[in-house]
Amino acid sequence: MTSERRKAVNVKSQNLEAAEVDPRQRILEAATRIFAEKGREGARTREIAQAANVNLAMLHYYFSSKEELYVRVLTPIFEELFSRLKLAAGSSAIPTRRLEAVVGVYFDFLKGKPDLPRLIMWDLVTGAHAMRQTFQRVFSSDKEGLMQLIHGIFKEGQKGKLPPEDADQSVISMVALCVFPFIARPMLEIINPGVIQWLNFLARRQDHVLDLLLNTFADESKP
Amino acid sequence: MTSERRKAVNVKSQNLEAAEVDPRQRILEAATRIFAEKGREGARTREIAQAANVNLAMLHYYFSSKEELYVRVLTPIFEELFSRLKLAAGSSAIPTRRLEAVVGVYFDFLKGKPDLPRLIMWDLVTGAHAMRQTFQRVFSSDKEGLMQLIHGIFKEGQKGKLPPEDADQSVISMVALCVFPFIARPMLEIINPGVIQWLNFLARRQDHVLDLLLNTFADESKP
DNA sequence: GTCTATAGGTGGATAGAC
DNA sequence: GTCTATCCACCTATAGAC
Repeated sequence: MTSERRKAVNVKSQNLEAAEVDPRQRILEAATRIFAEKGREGARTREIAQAANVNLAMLHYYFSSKEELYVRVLTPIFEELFSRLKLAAGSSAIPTRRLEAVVGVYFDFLKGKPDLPRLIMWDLVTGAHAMRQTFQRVFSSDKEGLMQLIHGIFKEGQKGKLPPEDADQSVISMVALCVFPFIARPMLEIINPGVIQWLNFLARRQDHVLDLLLNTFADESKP
Repeated sequence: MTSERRKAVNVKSQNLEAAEVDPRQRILEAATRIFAEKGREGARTREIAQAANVNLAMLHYYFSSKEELYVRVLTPIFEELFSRLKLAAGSSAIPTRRLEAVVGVYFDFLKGKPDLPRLIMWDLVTGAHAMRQTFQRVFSSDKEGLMQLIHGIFKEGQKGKLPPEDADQSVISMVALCVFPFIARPMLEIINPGVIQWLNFLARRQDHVLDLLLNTFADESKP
């Protein structure tokens, strides 16, 4: 095949199904799935290549190393999560609504990207490098930090009911309550068979989390 | 060295420091540490052997495979945790006190065994096999299951304030709130520098978790 | 029981033709 | 850009002397 004929084929292939988009993208998608399943070390570059319908040499043509591939998978996901959280936490609504929005972002985002919870957990268990990196970038380019915004929701919502120090702890509790069901799903399926209807369970869970957190809000801050 | 002389040495060595207890024990301790740090796949048998002050062949003399070693590290820890939880949850005290006791077991146990949180997470991320196995053993040998006991704390404590279905969700929230800070410690150190004084932070955290959960209890159930 | 040496296999990465 | 074939490091597990 000449170089010119190949170019023509590549242009046409932009419009085909997922298995035929450009190799770089296919590799990223396969890697996301397999890194989520098996972690950075457990994932095999050969398996990723096969799932992406390229050979091992092609994978290394697009990504110099397994490590680079891993970073290119993780960082954009975290960046999008952080950016959505910031939008939800930074609105001008009352604290109750802002908390609803933030909890909603967590649940929707984790629901919509089935690989993300496991990617988060793998990153956590191997030192949280991707999170740290993304967070530092977000912080340095942005003085009105995400953390301050979320913190502010609780400080304002709990004013008069709980001392300001409790806002720190509440932020952690919120993250714990939102993220835990996703990362601990196998454990939940052991201790609670009802979890089997997953989306159903998540809807009830989201309500429960919100109720639990709003319990700590002062009555004045409630609509 | 004759067989008899060696026996004498071994008996004496029972009273020496950790580096000189019997090799089997040394291997288990080193494996616990290294499995916690690097996971089942990331851990290297050579490194475990070296940390236990034995060579690779000795490790395989005592444990037929890396997999067996992993199971022998994990299951006793989970069994002890479950047994302590059962003691705390199965007392005849009022629900508030039982909840205090259960939360206390989680925090004390996770504090006292620094490797446990990471072992839990590694087990979770690789399918929760050790948890599943231990849980099934606990359940089959024991009709008054641990889960029913913990569930009962919330059902009884929240009676008249929340519908019984909420007890399911509350159990999950409790586990999330207790376990999350330990497994997400690297993340917490990113978003909250105050976590650096770890034990200090945990004490405040334990109070906060208890307060948050007791918020859902009916007034009648409080002392 | 304890050691050295090595088998046997698989991993990430690359060379080099096309 | 894409492929096949291969390098070489390193892993678990074992053979076999002592």
